[in-house]
Amino acid sequence: MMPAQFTLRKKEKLKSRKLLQQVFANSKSFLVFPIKVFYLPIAATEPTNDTLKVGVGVSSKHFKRSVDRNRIKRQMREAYRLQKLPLHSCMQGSAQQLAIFFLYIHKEKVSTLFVLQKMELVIQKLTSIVHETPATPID
RNA sequence: CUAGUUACCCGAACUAUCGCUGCAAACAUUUUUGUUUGAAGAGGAAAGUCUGGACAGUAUAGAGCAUCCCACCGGUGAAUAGCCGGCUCCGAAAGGAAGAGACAGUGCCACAGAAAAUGACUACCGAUAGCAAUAUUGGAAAAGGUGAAAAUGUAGGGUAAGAGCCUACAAUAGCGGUUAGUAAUAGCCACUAUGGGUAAACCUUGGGAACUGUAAUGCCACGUAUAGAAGCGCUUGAGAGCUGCUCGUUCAAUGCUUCAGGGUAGGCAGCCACAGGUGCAGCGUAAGUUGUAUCGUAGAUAAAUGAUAGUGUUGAAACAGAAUCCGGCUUAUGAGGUAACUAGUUUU
Repeated sequence: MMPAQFTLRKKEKLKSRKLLQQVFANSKSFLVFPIKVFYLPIAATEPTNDTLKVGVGVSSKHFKRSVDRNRIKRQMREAYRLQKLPLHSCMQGSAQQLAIFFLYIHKEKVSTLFVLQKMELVIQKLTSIVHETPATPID
C-alpha cells in the first residue's frame, strides 16, 4: 500500500525529546543558507515505513514574536513536504531511519519561493549523503 | 460645514488544488493502525502578567515583625484596584486616567533670587560714634526686583519705622450647632486660627493579603543502585514540616547533607458546558438582576488552523498566534462606520 505522496503526518515528525537531544549531541550538519541541517542516521529496530523523522526550529532570539516564528516553521515544513519525494524513495529500501532537524538561522523573513529553492538543494545533498554513509547504531 | 469630547461596532469574502489537528460514523484489521465520508478548528486584544476569583497542592496550629496591595460616599457582583450612580476638585464647554494625612517626624525644592523656611540685598526707622560722607548695632516682611512658588487680600487705625498688632469686609482651614441627604457632602449661624510646595521622597494612619501555580496535582507503565566516598546524628535530637526573620507547635532514625555516578522524561486524567453567548419580557436612574426561549463554539504537546493560483475590496489589510479556565485593567493596531454631546461659522 502506497501512502499519499505529499503528506507530513505526526508519524513523520521528530517528536521524541530524547531522540531530539541525541540529534543535537551526535549529529553531523551542513549549511544551505538560511537553513542549517542536522541529520543522524539510526538503525531501525524493526522494518518500518517511517524512515524519515523531521523537525523544524527557529531561534526566539532572532524572532521575538511567535507569529513570525510560526510562519517560518510553516514555510520550511511546506517546502519539505512538497519536495521530499526523492529522499523518501531513496530511503525506502534500507533498514535505517534518518532523523533530520532544520534550523532557520537567518535574522530576517524571506519569501516562500526562496525557502522552496533552498530546500531543494538541501534534499539533493541529503540524498547523496544517504547513498554514501552506512547506519550508525544507537548507543 | 469646521474643530473637538465620549461611547460603541467591524477586525474581509469566495473558488480550485495540495496539506495539518483532534472528534464522530462506516469499512478493513491480531493488539495497533489504515482508508473513506462528515461536521469543526486562534483574538479583539489570544499580548503585558497588572489585578480579582475558580481549581489543586503544601499540615494536623498558629502568633509577632518584615513585605506587598488599597485609600471620598453609596450600590453592583463569585470577587476586585473593575463597573454604575453621587460628592468634592480640575477644565471655557462637551468632559476628566484627580481623591486619607504635609499641626507626628526626617528629607528635598533645578535656574534665577538677598533669602526656598526660624527669610534682611536695596530702600525704611531707632540707638551709638562722627562736622559730614559713613561705620557699628538693633528694629522691621509695608515697598522693590527674581521665581512655578516669597508668609492670606483690601481699607482704616496704630507706630520711631512697621507688622493680624488692632478693627471692618473678604478668602482659606478647623471645630461646634442647625437644616437637607442612607452617606460623602452642601447651605446657614457662632467661635478659633492664618510661616509655601512635595506623600509618583521616606514615612504616618486606617483597611486587606498564608504561600506556590496546570511543567499544579492524581493514576498507570517502564527502569536503576537496598551499590560507592566524606561529614553529622540516633531521645542530652542530625534534620524536616508553608514564604524573609523570630517564637511557638508537630514529626523524626535501614535517618539527613554533600560529592561522584546511574536511571526516567511514555501514556491517561486534569482538558474544555458554563459566574457561557444571543433574543424577548419584568424590576432598577444605571452597573446589573430575575424569568423565559434559543444556540453549542479550538484543545495541541518540538506543539494543528497552512501554502499556491485566481476572483476581488479604497487596500493583493494593521497589531498580532490559544497552552488550566473565567471577570476586569493596561498596552499595540488598518480602512472605515454608528450614536450622543460641546464650541464656532453660515443660512432661515
